[in-house]
Amino acid sequence: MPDEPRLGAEFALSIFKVNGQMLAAGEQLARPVGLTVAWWQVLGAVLRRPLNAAGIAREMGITRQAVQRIANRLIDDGLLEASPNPAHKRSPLLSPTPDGLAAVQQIAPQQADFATRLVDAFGHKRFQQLVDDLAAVSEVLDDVQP
Amino acid sequence: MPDEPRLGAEFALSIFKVNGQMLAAGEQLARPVGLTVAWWQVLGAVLRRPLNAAGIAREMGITRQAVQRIANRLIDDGLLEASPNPAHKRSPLLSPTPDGLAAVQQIAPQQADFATRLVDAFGHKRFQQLVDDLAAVSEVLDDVQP
DNA sequence: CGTCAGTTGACAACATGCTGTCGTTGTGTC
DNA sequence: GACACAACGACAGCATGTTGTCAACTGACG
Repeated sequence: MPDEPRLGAEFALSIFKVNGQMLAAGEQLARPVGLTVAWWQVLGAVLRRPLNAAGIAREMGITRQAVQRIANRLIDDGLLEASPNPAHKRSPLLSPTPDGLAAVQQIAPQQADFATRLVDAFGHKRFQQLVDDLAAVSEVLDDVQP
Repeated sequence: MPDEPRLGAEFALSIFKVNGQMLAAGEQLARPVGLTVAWWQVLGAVLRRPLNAAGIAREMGITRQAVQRIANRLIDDGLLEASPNPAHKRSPLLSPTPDGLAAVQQIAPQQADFATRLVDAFGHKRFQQLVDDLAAVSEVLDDVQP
């Protein structure tokens, strides 16, 4: 018996559930340093090199407007810094301030601890396989969209 | 080398991405019949038997207020029907109207088609394994929360 | 029968995402 | 160099989720 529809629905519900659990875990990690998950992600995107808002959005896979609002908020709160962008007069390059950097770095040990406990509890090899399969299904989804 | 933190972050990003893709796919399926993904999920929760708003929320794993607002909207739109709840004077039992039922049933063929294409493209056995692993990681997450 | 804790829906405030529209700024082409 | 088009940020409106507070209802316990 095929039963692909049931399997597909089960997959969707599993993804929604795990997504919620990972978001909740992220909140727990980010809250102590005064960040939300979204703020953390935006700050994390500019750790290696400055980006403008649209660039952060591309990296995060969400719209630039969503990033824009968070970035403006982070600048107001002194966690993100805007420096002139030689390539675009109205689109400043964003980078963390010392405060922003400190916040992200404060999370790292807890994140590492959580990840280690999760991966070890699940089994390192099996977890790696799961991550690979998720990446693969994501690619398939790009082609199979209804 | 362990590198669990990197693997954990990769997992989180994969989950977020696939979650977004599945939501987008759901939108595509639900839009033609005038539903959103959230409406579809609420209607789907009361297909088998009537529930009050708090019961739907428990089943969906979100807060009852979120369900409440959607349910009120669905009642206004004539897709959901409130019948007196013998067990609670102010908490009516909700069930789909004929219109609501029709909308959900109209989605089913497209959903089945999409699921079949997704599962077949990924490999039935491998997909089943992925769904099982997601359920397992979800259980692990319940214990490992930071 | 009265009290009290838990459940439920209503309402409000907020965070995060989306879309659409606008004016400004870069860029490639003729 | 001029012009059409793409990219970018600002702004507005909407959907969905959260939390917190409140009043009404239920049920159990004394």
